[in-house]
Amino acid sequence: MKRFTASDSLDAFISMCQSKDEKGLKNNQVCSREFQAMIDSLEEEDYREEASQATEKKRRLSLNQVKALEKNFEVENKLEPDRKAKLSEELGLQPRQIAVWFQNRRARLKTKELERDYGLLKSSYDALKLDYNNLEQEHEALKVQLSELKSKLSQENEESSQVATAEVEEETPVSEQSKNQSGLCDDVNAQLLISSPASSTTLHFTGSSSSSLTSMNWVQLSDPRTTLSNHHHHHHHQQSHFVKLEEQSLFNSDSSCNFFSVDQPPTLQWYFTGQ
DNA sequence: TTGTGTTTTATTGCCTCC
DNA sequence: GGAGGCAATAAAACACAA
Repeated sequence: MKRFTASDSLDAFISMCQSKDEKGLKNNQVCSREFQAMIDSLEEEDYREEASQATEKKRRLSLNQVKALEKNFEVENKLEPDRKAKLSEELGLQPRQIAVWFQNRRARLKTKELERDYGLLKSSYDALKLDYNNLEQEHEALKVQLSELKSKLSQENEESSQVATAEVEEETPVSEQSKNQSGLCDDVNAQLLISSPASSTTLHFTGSSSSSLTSMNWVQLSDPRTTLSNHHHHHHHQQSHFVKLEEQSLFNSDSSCNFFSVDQPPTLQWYFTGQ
């Protein structure tokens, strides 16, 4: 640990001799005379107390001294002993003062850099937050749009089922056309590909409304990227996700037939299950 | 002039390196 | 163990509004 000795106090005293207007070695000589006079007077008890009070005073460095120190700091912000001694001599300051000045200057630089980094991080954070808020708004708008479409679809379904019921009541027994249509639906073993523009996920549908099948059908959800990469490594393993769909809700004769009907738009009931 | 906030100089205590 | 660096802090010097 560094302790300050009597010589350090003298150093401090010497540096005190410099006022703001004093400069360089010339001033140092003036100080030396003053210092000698003060030393002489220190022998007197009255001055001793005054001197001890005086040593507590701080003096700011002159503008020229600060300029020279700044210039040196720009070159290298660490101080080797040689440079310290040289600066001390040139500026008429104690080596300890030079060291302290560099130390404090490094601390100021660090604070400044921290403030700058904080500013950069903050602006980056603000930009990111703005981006997030915009996305959130977009998300909300899409949700509203989706619920509107859902309600529109369910309304249309309701209307079409009412029409179908009316037709059935009108034409009993079942007409040839409807028989054929029903048969077609029974035989369907179609594969449907529905691609979402937003995501590259493809939905493969392999369905059958045949009564010989079990009560479940499967909807295969696969991501082409996943599939592609898996083809390389695990050719035999299907990495797609299978979603079980209850036949009752999806592939009763009405809805599955509507799905493939040219006249009517698909109900997409399966799409909204679980929402 | 004075109260108050900021800047600068200096000290202290701890840590690391040689 | 001494030298030097750093963080935290004290205290003087300075700036400035009221």
